[in-house]
Amino acid sequence: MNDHYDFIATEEKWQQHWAQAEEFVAQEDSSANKYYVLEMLPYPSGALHIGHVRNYSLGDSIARFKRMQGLNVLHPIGWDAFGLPAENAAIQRGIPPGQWTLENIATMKKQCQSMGWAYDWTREIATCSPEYYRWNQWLFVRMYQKGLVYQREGAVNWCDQCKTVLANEQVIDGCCWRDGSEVLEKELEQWYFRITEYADQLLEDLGQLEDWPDKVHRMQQNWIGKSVGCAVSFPLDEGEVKIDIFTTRLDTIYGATFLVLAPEHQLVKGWLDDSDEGRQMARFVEEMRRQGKEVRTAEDTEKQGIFTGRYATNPFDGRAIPIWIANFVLMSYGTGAIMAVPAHDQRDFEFARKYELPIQVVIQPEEGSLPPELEQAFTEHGVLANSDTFSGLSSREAQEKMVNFAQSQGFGEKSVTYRLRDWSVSRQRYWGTPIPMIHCPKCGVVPVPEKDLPVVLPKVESTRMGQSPLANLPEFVNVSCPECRGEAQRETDTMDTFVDSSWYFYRYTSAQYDSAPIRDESVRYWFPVDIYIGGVEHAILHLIYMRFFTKVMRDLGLISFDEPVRRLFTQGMVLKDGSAMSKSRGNVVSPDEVIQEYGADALRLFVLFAAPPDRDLDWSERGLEGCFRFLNRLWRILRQVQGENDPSASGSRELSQRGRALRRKTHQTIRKVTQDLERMHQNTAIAAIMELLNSVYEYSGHEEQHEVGLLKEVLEAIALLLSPFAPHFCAEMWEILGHSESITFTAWPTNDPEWAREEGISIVVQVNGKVRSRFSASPGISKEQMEALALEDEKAKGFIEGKTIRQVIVVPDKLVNIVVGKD
RNA sequence: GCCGGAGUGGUGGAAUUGGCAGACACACCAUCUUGAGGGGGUGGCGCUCGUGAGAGUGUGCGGGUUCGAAUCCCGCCUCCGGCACCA
Repeated sequence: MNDHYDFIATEEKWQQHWAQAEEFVAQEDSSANKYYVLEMLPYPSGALHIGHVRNYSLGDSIARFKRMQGLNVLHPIGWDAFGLPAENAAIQRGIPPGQWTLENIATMKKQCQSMGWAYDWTREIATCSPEYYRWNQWLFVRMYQKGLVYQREGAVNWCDQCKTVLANEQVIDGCCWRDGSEVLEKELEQWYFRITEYADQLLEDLGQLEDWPDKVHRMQQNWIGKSVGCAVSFPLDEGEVKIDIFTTRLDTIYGATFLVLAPEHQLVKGWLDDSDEGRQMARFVEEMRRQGKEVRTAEDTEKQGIFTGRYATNPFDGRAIPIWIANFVLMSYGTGAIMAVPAHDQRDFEFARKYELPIQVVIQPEEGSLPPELEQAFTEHGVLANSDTFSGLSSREAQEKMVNFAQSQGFGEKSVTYRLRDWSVSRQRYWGTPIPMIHCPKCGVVPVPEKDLPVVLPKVESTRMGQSPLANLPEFVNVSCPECRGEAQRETDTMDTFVDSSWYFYRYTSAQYDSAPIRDESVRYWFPVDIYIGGVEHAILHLIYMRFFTKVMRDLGLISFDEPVRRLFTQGMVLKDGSAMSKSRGNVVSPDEVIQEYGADALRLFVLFAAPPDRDLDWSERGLEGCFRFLNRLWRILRQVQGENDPSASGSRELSQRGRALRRKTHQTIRKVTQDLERMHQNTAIAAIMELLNSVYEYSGHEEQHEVGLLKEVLEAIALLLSPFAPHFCAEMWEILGHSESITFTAWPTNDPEWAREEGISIVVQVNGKVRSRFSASPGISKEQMEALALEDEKAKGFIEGKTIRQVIVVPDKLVNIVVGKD
């Protein structure tokens, strides 16, 4: 008899078995209910880290669980294979990015297999393959034709480390999301996706996402940043020109004592002439530009401005007010121009004080009135004053009436502004999807015809930093215009890799389909994704892009629903010694080494057991050992039971007292593990199985004559319940217990409510809310009986004696609380 | 500034609905097994007082609601996250 569990041989054995039997290959089957488990696809950086292990072990536990429950499970994986690290590695090591990427994929695929994750490898995708990115290009062209893609010159986020442009979502606290270096502002011509067109839908449809964490809802709401107000035009004194502003406080417009433009405002450019004022303004604008976005937008940055020498008219009262330029007005929000109401806006107030501009109170609080000399702006709603016919109205009423008035007079209307900006998608880098556009001197921008897709990324000798290598390949760049056949040039920018990951989960449903990005029936069958698991760091990157793409694909007629993911689960990070694992900190744990020493099952158990999945997890070698010991403990009892013969092997015999208790515990555990898996509490599910094993040991330690039939029954339940977490071990265990069919498709155990119910329950006796005693009773005991038994209880009596019983609270099957007076 | 989350033993964490606080595990202690190491078995383990039975106390702090609060309400403290000169 083999006393030691040989995890190395066992894990290899079952991994081979699973691969050969193709147990995880999913087939569409209209007679079966489907379940689509998705995890965020990894970037092939070189090796799996423990964060991946946690993410994919979580998903795997659900995939295996659902499969055993009889659902037709789709559990795919792929590689987010384009991106900058491949280029950097290529430069450092002198190997092509493609080679580096494919080698990494091979390594990491092996690691995935050695973890025993139940993936359908027939659907594997790599976004860097032409068969995949061809459809990026196809979608890009379709979006262009629908007016959802456009090219514009303007201020962009530039990362000088990465030598490329970044989308707003990729700038975190003014720094690059990838390398943390400071992001600069540059003027460049760029391709954009019109995500702002979908701002309202992206906000509205959050309502459909009931099973997404509130946190992600709020993050997306904040990011979209909808704000409702009005647009008002202020005519300039000179000429026909008007300045459009956006305000959420139209009720304060009689207090507007000046206008402020952003230094980058279009009008300002025309004013920077050779006059003294013009030159002064030019100097100021230049200075503000040099200040940089980070400094400019910091709240404590000193407000700086300059008078333009020009005036505009407040359309409500006809008064002329001066126009200023100042650093605190941003071109990237609203119209890049504001009406300044110093009495009722703190920023305007500070600015007015500094430059001695008038402060005009037009809102008084509901009760009392503001002092004549304000110390700070009064920013609350209130009652209007000094506002012509609107005086005396509440802010709310006034806003309604004033916008109607503005509308009737034609100088204003209701308006909505979003913080969300269009998604900048072109990148000045090599290792990405070529943008399928051609620049023709005659025809302008012409998309590559569908029949010519994919535009294959050509091989290059080197991808030296600071250059767009595609621009140096004449054979790539020079093409004939698809429309006029004249000489033309290809676009040399590539797409943001977030485009690749915005729709990959659709591709899994028909990964080899080659006449469209997706096959209709397959998407119909598998969608929506039932659960999507990944890190919360993607809450406003990938998770907003993916929702946007779904809506675009719907509007292109490819799919017919609004949201792709029913339930989102965001798992916590894996920390070591209190901080995130990173190469620079040198606290990285390698899954390979752990697998070598403890096996994949112990590792899987540990990452699922040590913390609730949605919280951060602290890596602990000791904790890992504990999980390893648990498996060995289970192995020993399994071997022991195998070696025993039941002297009275027959199911008809009555179980002993302890035997009944063990079977009861088993049914309770089945119930608990099932519930805990549904609610993503893998940690307590595993704890419950550990408890059950403890009960088995307790039973076998006490009972001289083991009911071997019962023990086998319990061990079978453990094998099934534990198999989503430790699949190799359980597959082996299942075989040892005499089953020839695979545990993968064995039905998930169900609990018998009769058995799951407690036989004798313990009733707590409280006196004044404090636990004083307990007695046992059978479930369903009447309230009267409970009360009587509690009052008879010897220990309780000691606390009641000599006191008046005021009240007795009885909670059926649980407790009796006797409330007594002081004496 | 706005919005949100968290705070429970020496440690990670349990406690689906207001009803036995500390499940499960780690660490530690005792003890058995072993030549030793390792491994394993059994028992103990919030804090204070007590030889003991037991008593008191206890879920960041201060109040409140309730027969009963880790859980609900109000006010604070600390840490973490999102947005932020956003008009």
